[in-house]
Amino acid sequence: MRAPEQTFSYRYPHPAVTTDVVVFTIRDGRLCTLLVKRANAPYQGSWALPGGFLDIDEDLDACAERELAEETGLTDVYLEQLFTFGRTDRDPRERVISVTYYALVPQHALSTPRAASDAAAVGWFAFEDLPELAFDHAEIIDMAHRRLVAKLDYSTIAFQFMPEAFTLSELQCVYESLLNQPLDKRNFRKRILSLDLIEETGCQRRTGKHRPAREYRVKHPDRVEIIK
Amino acid sequence: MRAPEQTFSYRYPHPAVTTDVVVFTIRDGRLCTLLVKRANAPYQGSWALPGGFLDIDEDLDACAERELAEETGLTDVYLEQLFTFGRTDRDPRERVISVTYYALVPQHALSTPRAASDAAAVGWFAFEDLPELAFDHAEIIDMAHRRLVAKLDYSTIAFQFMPEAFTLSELQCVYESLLNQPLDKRNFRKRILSLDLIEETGCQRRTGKHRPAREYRVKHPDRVEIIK
DNA sequence: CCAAAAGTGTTCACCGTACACCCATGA
DNA sequence: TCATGGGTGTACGGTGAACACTTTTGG
Repeated sequence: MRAPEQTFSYRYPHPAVTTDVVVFTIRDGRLCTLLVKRANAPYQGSWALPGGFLDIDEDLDACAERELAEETGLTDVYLEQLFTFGRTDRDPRERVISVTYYALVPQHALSTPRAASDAAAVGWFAFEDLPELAFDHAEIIDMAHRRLVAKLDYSTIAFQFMPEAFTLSELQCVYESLLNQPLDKRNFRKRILSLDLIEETGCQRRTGKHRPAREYRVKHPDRVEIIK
Repeated sequence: MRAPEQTFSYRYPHPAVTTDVVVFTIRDGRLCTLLVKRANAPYQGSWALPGGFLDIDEDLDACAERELAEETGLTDVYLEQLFTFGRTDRDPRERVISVTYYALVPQHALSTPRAASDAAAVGWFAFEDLPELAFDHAEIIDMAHRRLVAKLDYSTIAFQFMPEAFTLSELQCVYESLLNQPLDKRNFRKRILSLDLIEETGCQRRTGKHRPAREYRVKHPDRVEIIK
């Protein structure tokens, strides 16, 4: 622990730097975002993105991962830098530059995230029904959403939402949630299979009183992001 | 001016924040980047991206614009945030987070950029033949280039390289420089005109001993970036 | 045998690509 | 008249979109 009276001096004023993370998942066919309830001022009691101040000897990505783990318990997520927000008045305490990230986690990766450290509570919120948010976090989520939808077109980012084994119907449901429109089943399957990225596991999924679905897995989990 | 002995103290260490800008243009059918020769340590005498420290009450975009104007004389350029680089060892002086931008300027916008402030010299360098660069600036330029080429596919960003009036051959030359491959003239013209973004000025361009070319202009300069 | 979701092919329109010749000008 | 870059149309193949019925299971 650092002695509370210690200070750090500079010849020129330095802004504070934080990372904030927009975590997306799909729950029950709805795009959801992970928010934490702020335990401290400012915006005490408001919902906000998980995130916090950069340690002076810590890489930006590491900071995002650490804050996410500390505040929500999430680890090993797909993480990508989004944008850096720096409006001079975005934090009432001091000048704060926020390097933002978005993360994608598989369905049901963490049904009940745990609150910790600066967070009084943690919860998933449907993207279509977000509460009032602290700081400029609504703007950040909006940009993350637009980036996510844009990347659906020219990347295979949607696979990041899938657990290890999944059915084509589940994958289609993810696409439909993100695009907010129904897709044709035959065309969807043809397109996905033509990517040659997934293979049958050989298992079947029995859910309900109907025909079981084939299970698929990603062929090369390390190379999922490559395909344009 | 700030009194030289004044200091600014914080309870936690704060990183410094800079902006750096990758300026692209097309000169003689070659993609070029604007670099400044560093007048001060570290990397004194090395070529580097124009950029510098963020003022504490200055927006990030404004900082990029200011540094660009101060060090190179360039103003009113197309500017877009690229990525934020923050490796802990990227600057030997102190921890520095660099919010990077890329800028596109029309051909011949500034034949002879002027050096000023921290820059001992300024010059255009062919992208294919860059000198050794300070800090992690080679990595930044590389990312800017990849972003630029990627955006050619799904945006009309290339128009940012054009002066107010231009010919289709000039525009094609820009695309060919960026893609580093020749394009079919008829297909190119068909594609560009079908965007319905440009119109004939009515003037002609006479260069050399051959048929004059029609001049075009962008119909709605404010809306160029919209088309997907 | 009924309800519910899984699974499967073909047709058509459009778009990107390939490709070769005439035109206008200055020297 | 010749050299130089400007300007033009068509044919083909591949890809994305529309579209309906059969299969398998549990109850």
